Formats: sequence, C-alpha cells, structure tokens
Amino acid sequence: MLGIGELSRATEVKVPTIRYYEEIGLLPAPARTASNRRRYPLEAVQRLRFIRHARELGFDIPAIRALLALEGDGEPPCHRADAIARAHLDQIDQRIARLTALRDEISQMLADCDRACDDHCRVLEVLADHSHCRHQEH
Amino acid sequence: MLGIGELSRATEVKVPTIRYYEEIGLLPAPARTASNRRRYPLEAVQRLRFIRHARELGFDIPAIRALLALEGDGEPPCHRADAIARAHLDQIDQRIARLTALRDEISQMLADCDRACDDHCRVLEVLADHSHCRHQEH
DNA sequence: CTTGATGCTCTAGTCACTAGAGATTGTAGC
DNA sequence: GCTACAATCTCTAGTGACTAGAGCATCAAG
Repeated sequence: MLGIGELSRATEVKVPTIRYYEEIGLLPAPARTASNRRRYPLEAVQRLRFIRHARELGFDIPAIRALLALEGDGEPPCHRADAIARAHLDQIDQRIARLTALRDEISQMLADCDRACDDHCRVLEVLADHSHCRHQEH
Repeated sequence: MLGIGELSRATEVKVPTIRYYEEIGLLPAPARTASNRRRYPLEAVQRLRFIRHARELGFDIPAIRALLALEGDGEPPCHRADAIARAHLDQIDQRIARLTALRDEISQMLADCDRACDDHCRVLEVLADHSHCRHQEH
C-alpha cells in the first residue's frame, strides 16, 4: 500500500493532480486510514502510469476514460482501442500540418523583414493584413 | 463609424470576443451612443484584424500586447518585433518536434497492434508502460 | 517532545474565450 | 403608431486540465 506522495513519486504525477483525477472519477477513490489519508493499492501505480502516458501522448480525458473502460470488459478491446488511437493520430497530423504552415509563414515574414527593415516593418505589416500571407484558414 | 456587429463581420471576430478584448485592454474602449452602444472608428478594423491574425499564428495575448505597444512608440519597431516573432518561431519548432515524436510513437503502436492483435492488445499495453516506447521526456 | 514533512479540504486562479440570462434599443413592415 | 424581431447591453458562470494557496491535522525522526 502507498501514500499519495509515494504514488506521486512512483508515477511522476503530482499530488494535486492525483486528487483531481480522483475527483473527476478517472482514478477510483482509494481506501483511507483511520486518520483519513489515502492508501493506494499497488495497481494504482499501473493505472496512473497509463493515464499519465496517455496524457503525454495528447489524449484528452474523455478519450482516456474510453480507453480505461475497455480494460476488463471481457471483449477483446483491440479494435476499439485502435479506433481511438487512430482518430487521435489524425488529429495530431492535422495539428502538425497547421503548425508547419504557421512556421513557414512566420519564417517568411522574418526573412522579408530582414530585407525591408530599413524602410518599414514587415512583421507588423504582415500581422496586420491577412492577405499578405500564404496560410489559409485558421 | 461601426457598430460592434459590423466590426465583428468586418474582422471575423465574434462579438463577445470583441467585448472580451476590450475588457482586458487589448482593444481601447470606444465611444458610446446616447443609448450606450459601442461606436468604433474605422481604425478599429485594422487593429482587430492585427490581433486576430496574430492569434491565428499562435501568439498569446501578452505577446500581442507587446507587438501592439511597438506601434507608434516613435522608435523603429522592427528589431523588437523581430525578436518576439523569432522567439515564437522557436516555440513552434519545438511543438512540431514534440508532435512529430508523438505521431511516430502512436503510429508505431498501431502498427505493433496490427501484428499482435490476436494475442493481446498492444495499444493498451504500450499506454500502460512507458518503457515500451521510444519517446523520451514529457 | 518538538520539528518539519506530509497529508487533508476548500476556494480561487489560469488562458482565451464561450454560453446564457434578462433587459433594453434599433429598425422594418404594416 | 404598433408590432416583430434583430442587435445590443451587462452580468454571471462554464470550459479543460490542472495549479496555487490558505489553514488545519497528522506522521516519522531525532
């Protein structure tokens, strides 16, 4: 059995975050000692590591809830876990594409600025007028 | 002069967002009509477009505040604007690198899952154990 | 037996909005 | 002038995923 601080060190999840996960029902409320302190079984380490790792991978909490629900429901969970992860992958690809477009635009803006700096500031100008740039849609 | 709705349509910034920008001092409080409605001068369109575009590029509000402060302070603003944009570019590069690493990991996880699905679910396993994966650090 | 670390609950703050209530005002058609 | 109804006003509260802090109780070590 572990105290919340030990669990925190074992999983690298901060103590208030553990309590927060309990509050939103992501982590089951553990037993308490006579003095009202949380005592976690060893399995809590696994579950919390799972949550932490999924969060690091950018899964949001509803998605993690769905993944956790797949464990121990009898059916082979692979297909549904796969679908959740695949949807997440699509989102990440979109975010990378968007960020790459922004990167190019800002980098272009800075290059323009180097050439035009003496005259007038390109950075402010480009930011002021959307039509100066190559990126489309939010 | 424009009403808030017209300003909203001209800039594609939603009405409550315009009021929010006023509240946090990003957009100066405009004159009011006798019946207390906001009347914006035409310059507000420029300023709000600037803000919107910078937000789309991922600048946060303190950064935008800094950029706006550069306008009209007499000094050639290029160098400071350049520094702000350049720092921002670094951040974007880091975000792209992180997302790309996550993408690769999830994609690898899914590929493993395809091969091992009949035995046991790789997706859940990889998520449960950080050591299964290639990505390092948060 | 005291000290300092750890734990508890509770409230409020973060960021950049978004949503909604409930009231008033402006505009168009009749 | 009357009636809809769209636009606007202020105000409060909610979002996601925590984080920070107050103020108290309890535990382990010296």
